Amino acid sequence: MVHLVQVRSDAQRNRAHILGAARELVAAAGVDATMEDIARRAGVAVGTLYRHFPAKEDLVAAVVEDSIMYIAELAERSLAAVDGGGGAGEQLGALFAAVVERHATDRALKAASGMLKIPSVADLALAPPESAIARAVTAITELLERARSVGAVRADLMLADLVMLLGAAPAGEAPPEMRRRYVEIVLAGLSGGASR
Amino acid sequence: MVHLVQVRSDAQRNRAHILGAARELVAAAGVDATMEDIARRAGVAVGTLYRHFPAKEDLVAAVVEDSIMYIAELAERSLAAVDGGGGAGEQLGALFAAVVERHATDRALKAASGMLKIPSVADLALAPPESAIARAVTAITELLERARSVGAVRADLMLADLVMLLGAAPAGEAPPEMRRRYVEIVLAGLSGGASR
DNA sequence: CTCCAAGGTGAATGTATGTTCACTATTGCA
DNA sequence: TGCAATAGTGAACATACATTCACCTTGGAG
Repeated sequence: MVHLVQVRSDAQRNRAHILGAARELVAAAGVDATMEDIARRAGVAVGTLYRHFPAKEDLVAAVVEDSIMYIAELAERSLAAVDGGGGAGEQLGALFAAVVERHATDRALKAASGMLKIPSVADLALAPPESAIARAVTAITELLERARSVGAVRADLMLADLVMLLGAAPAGEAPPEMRRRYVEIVLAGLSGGASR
Repeated sequence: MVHLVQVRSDAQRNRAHILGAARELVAAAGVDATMEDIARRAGVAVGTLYRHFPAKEDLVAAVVEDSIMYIAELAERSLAAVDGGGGAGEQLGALFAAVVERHATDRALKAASGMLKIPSVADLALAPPESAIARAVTAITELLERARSVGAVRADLMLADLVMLLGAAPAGEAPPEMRRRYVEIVLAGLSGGASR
């Protein structure tokens, strides 16, 4: 019989602090946030970061997962709004705008879009259905399908297109006006006439 | 009377080699290209890079200048084509596509768009009229003006929009198909209906 | 052909940052 | 309260770069 003292309370607390600090700093500086800075802000020593995350990459991944989860929730809410009577086109547009706006304060999204490039809808079967990526992809795919079927967006619009366009959005340092223009122009390009 | 031995032939040759190597490596790796790699590829020692360029930043700037010059020439050619009877809208679209395509093999353009952000048309008076930036901005502004006056693009389209959209284009590692889609969608967004 | 200033060299330096680990501190069950 | 097992600590290590500089090389004027 093995007794597991398991998960000490201070360890849990520190883990939370680390994730909180990492979220802030990665949002602000992207992948360039340093482990020392994160540790300092979390009020722990660097070694502690490594007790919780084997490598920086893993810590960043956790933060990115969070950011994607935020997107997933937005997307699911948009989808619900469509069921509630909102136009699929409007909801997709609003979602797009919201995600681009997030780029202003969350540079983790740039890193995220780099990782999002990988999972085609096919690969999704491999990811746990509760993962942020799976949820986001599922919701956005559904929303896109609805918008397409109503003719609100070009008939050939694909998920990959949206991911690319979201990843390309002006980030951080860019003036808000620039993001506004980006959204305006790209949304115009997504709507209506399909072919060329 | 001062005699200037000035510009030894080997110095000129090496400078050229350095710029050539820097172009290749910066195109491939962007700002992350290392001075050592550039020196090796140029067949000289690191110290020599610093004899020709005070700091890495200056070397990169020289390379970026080249890349922008390429854009300037494309733009001037497009402008000439309009004078020759080509539609301003078509030419602007073709230019846009060509620049995005360049992003595939020239990561210096990403760095360039970061610098391009600065010069508003007003600041241009400060830059030498023969500089790559000045030429590019002049030609593109003119081309944009023509396209606007013909109604080929939305009436509120500005130079800053184009710079932003070019800078946002999928670069390097992205599959060609992705660049194609980007161009297609964005161009659709740039044309026609102005307001919202 | 000589000579020296312009040019080249590359080991060494400085800095920034990820990662490790021998040691100390804390938690929580018995 | 005593005692492991679990956590935390932070100096030390490893690596990757940009940049410097004391010392050679060499082009080309005289």
